[in-house]
Amino acid sequence: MAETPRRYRWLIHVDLDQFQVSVERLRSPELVGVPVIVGGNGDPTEARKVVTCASYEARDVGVRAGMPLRAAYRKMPDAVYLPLDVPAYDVASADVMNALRQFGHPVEVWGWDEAYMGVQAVGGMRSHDNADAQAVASDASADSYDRVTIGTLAERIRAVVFESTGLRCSIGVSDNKQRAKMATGFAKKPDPESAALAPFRIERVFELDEQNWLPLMGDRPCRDLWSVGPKTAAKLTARGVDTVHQLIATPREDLIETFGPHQGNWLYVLCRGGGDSTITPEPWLARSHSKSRTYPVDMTDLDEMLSAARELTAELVDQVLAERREVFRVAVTVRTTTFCTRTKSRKLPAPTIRYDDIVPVIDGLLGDFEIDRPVRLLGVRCDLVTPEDE
DNA sequence: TCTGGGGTCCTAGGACCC
DNA sequence: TCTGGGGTCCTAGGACCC
Repeated sequence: MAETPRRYRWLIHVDLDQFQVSVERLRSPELVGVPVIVGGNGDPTEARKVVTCASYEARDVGVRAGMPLRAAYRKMPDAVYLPLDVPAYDVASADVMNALRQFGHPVEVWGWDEAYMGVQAVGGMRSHDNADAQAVASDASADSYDRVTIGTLAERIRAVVFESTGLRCSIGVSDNKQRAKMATGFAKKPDPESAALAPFRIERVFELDEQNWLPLMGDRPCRDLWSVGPKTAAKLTARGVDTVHQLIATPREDLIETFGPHQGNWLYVLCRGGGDSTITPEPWLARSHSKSRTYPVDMTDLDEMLSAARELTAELVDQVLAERREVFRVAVTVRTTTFCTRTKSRKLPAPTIRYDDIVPVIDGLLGDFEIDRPVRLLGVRCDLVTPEDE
């Protein structure tokens, strides 16, 4: 039933600029040009809430996504603070994705504000595979693009997205998703060095390829590679590997020894500019859903925690029910004031979507914790049956 | 100013079975 | 009865991303 993902010569990464802020400005044009910070309930004095999106004016003074709202407020007391409006972002995001799909190339959605477009399918074309051949024939990506025309396409994508939604985006182009995503970074922050090595000069569009990869990335820290996080970067640094150049100079066997076969090989490919070139256009089927909450006041009473967990469970069951999915495993997460975070999970005797089947298991899991400190966060997760599981 | 919420994927170890 | 090895299921936890 699920199509096999297809590989593409060109991967175009579309990344909306300051997404939530831009959506707010569409309906409140007076916010254009003034610093805007979206997060929590829009009350910047509220504890335990963080910035979801800061406008560029706010970023200029150091406000970042993920920063506590109160910290942002100290830096920028006169910014406009707005609450999250999830339904509005859902609608705006869907509009953007529809605009992208009008180009006739397959689109893979990555969250609210990002998507990849695959252009010019390569390989995997087997003449005896009728369905495959048809997919290509009806796909505009059967066209051939070069470095110049792909830039023009990217420019048109930006224009069409803006005309149909009023939202600005930046675009990275490469031959795989990871490198295209990194190219978007250069599109958003042009500098003389990258401009000199740009294959074309188009506003907020950049291409990374085998020509400019090393000159632009070689001296950068490994952390700048997509999927290299703080832990992996620290592990590399501990072994004397700080830059992409140094990572390239590290033998594959050494990487496998340190990081295991999977991540070791992945790092070997990634630092050379390699990555994943496939696009899966079908809508994503979630493997799990979860609800978690950090409470304004810590909890110490088990009964209080039980009723809080049941509340989360009820919300979650509603969501899973609305999507007509089934749950095969549930999990409970507890985070204490010391930020110690633990999860316990249990497979259900049989897949279900009944609240009454799930709640006793949630209660049991929560009861299994040895809670010795006040609890700041509770979370409930449902793992969902997917068609592959039958 | 103490550190949100929603996800995915991988690995490791124990239990159990053949 | 003892021993070894392989496969699979289950849970815990780590790491990363937006």
